[in-house]
Amino acid sequence: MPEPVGLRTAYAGSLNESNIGEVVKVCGWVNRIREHGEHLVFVDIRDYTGVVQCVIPRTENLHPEWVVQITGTVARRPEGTENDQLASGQIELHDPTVRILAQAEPIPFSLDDRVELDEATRLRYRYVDLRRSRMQRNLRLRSLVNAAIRRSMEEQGFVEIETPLLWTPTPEGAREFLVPSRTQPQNFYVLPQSPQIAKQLLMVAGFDRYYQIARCLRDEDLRADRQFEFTQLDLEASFVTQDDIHEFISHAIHTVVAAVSPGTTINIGKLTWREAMSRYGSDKPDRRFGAELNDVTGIFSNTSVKALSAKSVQAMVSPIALSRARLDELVERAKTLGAKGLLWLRVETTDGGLVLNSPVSKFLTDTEQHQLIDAVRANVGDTILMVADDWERAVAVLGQIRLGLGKQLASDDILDFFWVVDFPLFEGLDEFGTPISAHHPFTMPNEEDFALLDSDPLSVRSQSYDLVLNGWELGSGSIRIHESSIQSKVFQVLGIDEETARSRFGFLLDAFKYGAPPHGGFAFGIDRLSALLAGEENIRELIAFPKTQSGSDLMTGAPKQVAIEALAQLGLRPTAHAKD
RNA sequence: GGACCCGUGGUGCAGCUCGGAGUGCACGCCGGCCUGUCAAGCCGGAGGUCGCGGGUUCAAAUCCCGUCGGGUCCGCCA
Repeated sequence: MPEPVGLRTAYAGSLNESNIGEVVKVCGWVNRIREHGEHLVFVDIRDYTGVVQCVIPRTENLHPEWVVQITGTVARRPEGTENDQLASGQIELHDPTVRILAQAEPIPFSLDDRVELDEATRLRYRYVDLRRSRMQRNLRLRSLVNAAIRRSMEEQGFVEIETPLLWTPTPEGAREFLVPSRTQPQNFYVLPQSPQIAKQLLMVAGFDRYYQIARCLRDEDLRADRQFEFTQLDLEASFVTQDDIHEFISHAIHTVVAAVSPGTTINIGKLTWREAMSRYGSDKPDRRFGAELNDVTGIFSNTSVKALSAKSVQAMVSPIALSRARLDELVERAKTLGAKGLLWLRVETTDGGLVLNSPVSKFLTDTEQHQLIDAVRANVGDTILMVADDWERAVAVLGQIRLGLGKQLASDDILDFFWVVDFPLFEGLDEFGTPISAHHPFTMPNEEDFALLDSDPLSVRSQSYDLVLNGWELGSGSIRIHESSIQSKVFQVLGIDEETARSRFGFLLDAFKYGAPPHGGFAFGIDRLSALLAGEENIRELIAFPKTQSGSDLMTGAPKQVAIEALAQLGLRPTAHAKD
């Protein structure tokens, strides 16, 4: 804690037996008042470091949350009245002089962390909510994360460079926030969804190792782990391989973890995308619990069960016991996720060994049943869940089911970081049969797969990679294309003709003509990383002034209508669409 | 665009199935008592358009429809 200056000579939480006898000035908020009559009143003064108890021998006119300066003598508490729960619990302030710095109305809710509050109320009075120790802890932890990241980047020779918030529209990817130009009516800037292109230009400029703790803005629907604006560690480096990028990030992650949870050891593993999908049905699997998927397609290649006649059959053992009602819910959930259904089979025992009890079991041969039990290593009492579809859908749906069932088993004490590598370059076809970029169109294909760009583009792997922590995608990156011949080829596969490419990314393509080094980079979300390190399930708990799911700021009332004149100045006018 | 959950004094909840006077619990607030508490204790008091609108009914917090706000998720997030 910093050296006390100004109106204070000590912080409340810093005082202990070593200060006995000193006259100190503490400043803060009245946390709690315990009145025992005219001659004995306890007042707890709170600052961000903690609380200290003051003994006030006469009734001062004080109320909770008033802001005060207390001048008093640090004294040992009478024997038997110490409070071991408090850092300052062995001492108290005597003979205080109370100076009221600000009065306060009763606050709208308790600051006690034990009370779960409605989030809308918290957000409306966010400045009060932020006084709670949970929020103080979270935002201060986030500050430590930022500091550790900067330290790591500087140690590794990265240079911090700011890039514009007023950027140019790039029609691919996330929806962008538009900013109308006053000086050039009818024209727009956008707020960047990431500094992607800017940082590549910095590589052309020879900065070699760039980083930025960058705000990114995306006008997409909000979730527990998504806000309109979020913060990333954004970095890019030249003359490096994928492994080098992983090392840079690994250094940063280790520095952060050492800063916020000293003593915790972490190991950043690696999975291929195909392995992640086939074992967990997700490209950001939560590996803190088992229940892996099993490919049982072969067992049912000659099945008479129509629901199992599919390109792929995936099976898993439920990690928890399931009631019949719960199974019915799961079947519905599988359907909403796009599967035709979900088969469940209970493993039971008879004289002859293990049997399956299920609506479909009588249509399964003994061989199929036993092979299935063996394949998923099921025991008596287990429930086997199966989805049959094409491979992508089967693993994805069962992966979602797996996550829903296993999440409650995942321990908060584990930090399971790992890389997912070898993503496909394209993630499918659009309605015209043209491949869609999985990452962005500047992602370098895996050199071994160049030949497949024409013949089988969907199986081309890319040099892109994600970093995953406890089932959350922390971030992603790639080695970029820096040769125009490869870039042209990828644009061609993506169906982006030369004219379109020029109009969208002309300045980048131009820049690359003037000597572009091989380069690649990464970005990870600091909101998400901090949330997971804080044990929070929601990034709003790590953001001082977040928006609601519908994009409102309940404290300020934003977004708001503006005067017609303000619109006119921007060359805009309201349409019938606008609300009153 | 869609699914589900929530909305009751300042706060957190119960009441809602099975309609019968806004009834209850805890915290906070105001007043009184109280010389060792620390979520102090005891006594008393104030405080409510049951989110809003409509419908059913003799009667609606409760049942029905709509709507608004908050949350979780699907779509979306190169």
